Amino acid sequence: MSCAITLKEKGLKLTPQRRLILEIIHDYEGHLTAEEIIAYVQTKVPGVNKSTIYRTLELLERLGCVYKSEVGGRAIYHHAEEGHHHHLVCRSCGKSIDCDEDLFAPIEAILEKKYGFHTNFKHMVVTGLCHACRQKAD
Amino acid sequence: MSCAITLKEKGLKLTPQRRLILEIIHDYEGHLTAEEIIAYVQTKVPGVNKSTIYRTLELLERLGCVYKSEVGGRAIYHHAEEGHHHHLVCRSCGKSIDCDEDLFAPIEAILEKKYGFHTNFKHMVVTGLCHACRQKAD
DNA sequence: ATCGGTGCAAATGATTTGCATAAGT
DNA sequence: ACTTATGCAAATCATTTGCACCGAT
Repeated sequence: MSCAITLKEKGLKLTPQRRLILEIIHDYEGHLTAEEIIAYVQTKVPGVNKSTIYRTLELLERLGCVYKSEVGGRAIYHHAEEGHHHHLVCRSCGKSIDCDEDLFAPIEAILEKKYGFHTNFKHMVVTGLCHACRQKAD
Repeated sequence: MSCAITLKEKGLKLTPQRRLILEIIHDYEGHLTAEEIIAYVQTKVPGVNKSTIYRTLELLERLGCVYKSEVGGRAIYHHAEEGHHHHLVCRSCGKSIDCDEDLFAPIEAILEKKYGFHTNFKHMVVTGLCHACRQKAD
């Protein structure tokens, strides 16, 4: 993991706790809430404290190792690897569909050109209704 | 205001508190945090309680009179009138630029066609850097 | 010896909820 | 009378912070 190197460079330590948190985020294809990460870490190494996890998540975000987004007032985390994508989350069944990372590229360009506003849409979380739930809803 | 009618239809009351809250959101061009709404209401009618305001905001959202979004874990509110737009919020100076309401329409279409996912982007809040702050940042 | 990291408990801060009272129909 | 609204205070709940101790360099 490149994050391990990044940590060393800054004189920071790759402790077992940090490794575990990195692993989870790294391995998980979707996005995770802090709560889910906490729960998972606890099952693996029961002693780990919430504060440590929050602090680690904040650190990893600052280092650019993970992306933090927010849905419904909660923070969610996602690894910052290549091959990115966005998430379409169905507000009815909760299912998450991955979608193309270039989806918002045209919008970024327009915002830049027309409004002089610089942004990049990474790991967006879009809520809506998936096909199946749309049918049911009639 | 059409909201007043909507309230009546449902057997709900247009109390002074509610009128005040509606007025603020209606008159304000940008988006407001709950905190800002509370502060403003308090200056006008000091007795009004936070809970009332939160409850009213929730009600108005449910009725479709206001839109609720979120930025940085905080809820923000915006009236649901015609002539909509999105907000480009600079994370450096905090300035908010309005932008074209059709901006995300192509994306909606793509999501629908390609992923069978139904959504509509209303009153999006996009964070990034405005032109001025971008220059400063070098 | 020093600095970074952790656990613990307490603090924060926005939002919510239960309950008793008040007001509108 | 009946239902909706409000104020108040207490409860929640995710996240943050202060502090003392631990461990690696």
